[in-house]
Amino acid sequence: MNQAVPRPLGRPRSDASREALLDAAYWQTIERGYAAVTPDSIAKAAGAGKQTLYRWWPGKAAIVLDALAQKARARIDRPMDAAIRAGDMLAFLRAAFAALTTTSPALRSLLAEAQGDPDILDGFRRHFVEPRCDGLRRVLEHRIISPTERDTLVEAIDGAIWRRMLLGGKLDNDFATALAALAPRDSKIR
Amino acid sequence: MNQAVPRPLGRPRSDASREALLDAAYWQTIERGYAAVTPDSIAKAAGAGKQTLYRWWPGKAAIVLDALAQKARARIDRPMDAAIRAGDMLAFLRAAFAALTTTSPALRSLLAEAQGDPDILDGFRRHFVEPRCDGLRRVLEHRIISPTERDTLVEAIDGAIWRRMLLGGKLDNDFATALAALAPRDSKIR
DNA sequence: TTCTTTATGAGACTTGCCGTTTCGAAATAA
DNA sequence: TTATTTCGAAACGGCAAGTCTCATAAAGAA
Repeated sequence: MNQAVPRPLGRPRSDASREALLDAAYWQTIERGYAAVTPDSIAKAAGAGKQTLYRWWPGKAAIVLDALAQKARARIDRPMDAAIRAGDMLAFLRAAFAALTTTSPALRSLLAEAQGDPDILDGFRRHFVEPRCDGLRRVLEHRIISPTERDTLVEAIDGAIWRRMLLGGKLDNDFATALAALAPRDSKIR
Repeated sequence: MNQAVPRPLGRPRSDASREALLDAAYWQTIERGYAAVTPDSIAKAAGAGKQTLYRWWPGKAAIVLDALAQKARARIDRPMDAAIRAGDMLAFLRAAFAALTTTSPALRSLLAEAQGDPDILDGFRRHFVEPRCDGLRRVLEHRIISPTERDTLVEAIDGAIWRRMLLGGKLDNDFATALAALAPRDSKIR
């Protein structure tokens, strides 16, 4: 086992460039918005060549998706974990909204872009949709509710959040409270 | 009163061309998808000049929005009205899903486009979001539920629908049933 | 009729971005 | 050293959005 992978011939690919590109993609997207970011501007800011960008990613949407996903993963989100363990829907939603304040505009544009590209849409679901849905499901874990009902409720709450992001509306405490009220009370109370 | 509006000088603008452009925009969007439609292709198909298109609408997104909205309004949707009067959520959702089967892909792309243009987003809300939400609200009118709770429920159900359209998932009878189950039962039953 | 005004259809033109290709230099293994 | 591959930089090609030009058509005014 553990067969040594023969290092391919020639100059090795630069991981430093890859990370510089990711970083530039992230900050430009956050600060100037997805539309204003171009592969050219990313490469320029990263001190890299455009060809290097296209060697690592198939296109602009892919690198921005990767950049946002990486930063989203780096975010610890302790409050969210705590809320999940406590089964506290309101706390979970508040933490989720807080995490969205910086990235929400970028996510909007990215989802828009994903509408025309199944691969991007897939990555988008994995990184920005499924995690929160998992969290919602786990928050609802100990409530009196059938699995299918719970899935529907998750889709409805998550859908309401995306709806406000895309169509307008604040992700504030009032909204969190209203959504939390959709879930059935805890088993002990009922 | 009824002061005669003085007709402006020169050749009058052609309403026939305007409608031909709207029609071409609609059919091309439905048949080939938003991305494949260009102002050029619309004008060509309408037998009109591109200049005429830009005289009536500020851009591609605007004319496609107008075209879809016009056809959506033309659709009578009797089943939806009947469901509203009966307060039958399941029937309403089924009718809504049926109405979406042809336009849903176009709406996806258009919403994507609207993310970068407040005017388009506004029109989108008025024509494609508010109507269904009004319907949902009226379906829930006679149920035991506070106005704010009802608004939240409407947002959740509508959000779940948009979520499936944008992120994937079928708008089928099972989904309609699941969503209908989110609403509280009729007052008589409770 | 004749003149003036404005819109029309057709198409050339400009701009801007995405992605590809080309180039010499650099980095690595043979 | 030599062969191979990536590197950064930049030129290039393609495509679509939106603007501009031009001869012509349709209306009112003279």
